[in-house]
Amino acid sequence: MEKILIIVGPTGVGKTSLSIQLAKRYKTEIISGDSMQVYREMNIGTAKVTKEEMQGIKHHMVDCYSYKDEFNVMIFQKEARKIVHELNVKHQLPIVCGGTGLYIKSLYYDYEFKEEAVDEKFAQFLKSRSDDECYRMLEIIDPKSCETIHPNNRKRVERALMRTHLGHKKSEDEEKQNHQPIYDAYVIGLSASRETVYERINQRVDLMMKDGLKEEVQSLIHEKSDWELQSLQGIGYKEWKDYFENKAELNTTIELIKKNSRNFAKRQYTWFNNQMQVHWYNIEEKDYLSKIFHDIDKWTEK
RNA sequence: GGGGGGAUAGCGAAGUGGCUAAACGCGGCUGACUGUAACUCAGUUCCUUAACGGUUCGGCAGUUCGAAUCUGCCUCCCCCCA
Repeated sequence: MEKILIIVGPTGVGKTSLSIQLAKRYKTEIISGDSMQVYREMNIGTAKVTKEEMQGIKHHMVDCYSYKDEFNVMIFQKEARKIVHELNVKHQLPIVCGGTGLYIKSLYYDYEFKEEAVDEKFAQFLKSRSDDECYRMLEIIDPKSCETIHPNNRKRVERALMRTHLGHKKSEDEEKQNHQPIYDAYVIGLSASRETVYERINQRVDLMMKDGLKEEVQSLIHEKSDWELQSLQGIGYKEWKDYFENKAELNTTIELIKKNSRNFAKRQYTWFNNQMQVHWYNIEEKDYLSKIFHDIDKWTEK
């Protein structure tokens, strides 16, 4: 099995800085596992690594798409796996670093996505139906998938319906998979007390404001419909809509960004704690770095 | 000094005799997650329990079979007039 080193954790605990230290130490490259840093035009709000921070370390899956482009897990999985393979061929340890749980799991586990064409007509049809109607359809078409999808979760219900419509039923696809990692991976989770994480998040948002977050968001919006872009649904961006439409105060907007970031950090913990096997290291402990180095060395030797 | 209004769970706010441990919102906590995932969705939130139970609606004393809801006094806050 090919090796990969994975770094996960909630926003703002210092994944980026650790990844660069490790990349230097192991003379290798970094693959970002982040759904927002792929967008070229979005820097401040995504807390993207700067050129200086990179210290010459090559970063993949960063700045590779325009914020107007479509991007999704399947694209991520395909491109990231290709890079993982290339690095392994060169005997370099790929370092995947990021906070997008699904992306990282889909890379690491045997998730299989199928090429599919969009069916606008069917999508429109689904939109015209009520939540109830959609769920009842799913109960008939793919009852098994209902076990993991709540009736109120309209987006997931629609997607499951679309999958059967396109000929690959969600439940059947997943039954064919082993739900096992396909790499020999060591997963590092960076953690800190809730209090510390929240404090760091709050400070980071203040810093983003100083760095010109408001101006960055403004530069992305050219017409009203731009607010609908997937990239603009990121935290630090979507919250500005009301502000620019004179429906919210600046301070309220900033507080909302902080709150959404905190809530997101919690969701990340939930994902990494329950979806993946993670070795956690608390950044509040003095020797956490040497512990990490030690554990990785032990793992690479075997 | 005179007149009026108000005090409800972490916060905001309903409730004005029994169906109320108390609607709803916010915040918090926990969780789900296979193509929008920084998305979307769910549960929980006085204390305690496996269940039961216990203590509440500013404080004290009453009325009543029964009070967050009625009465009296007290404390604090807000508004208006002087």
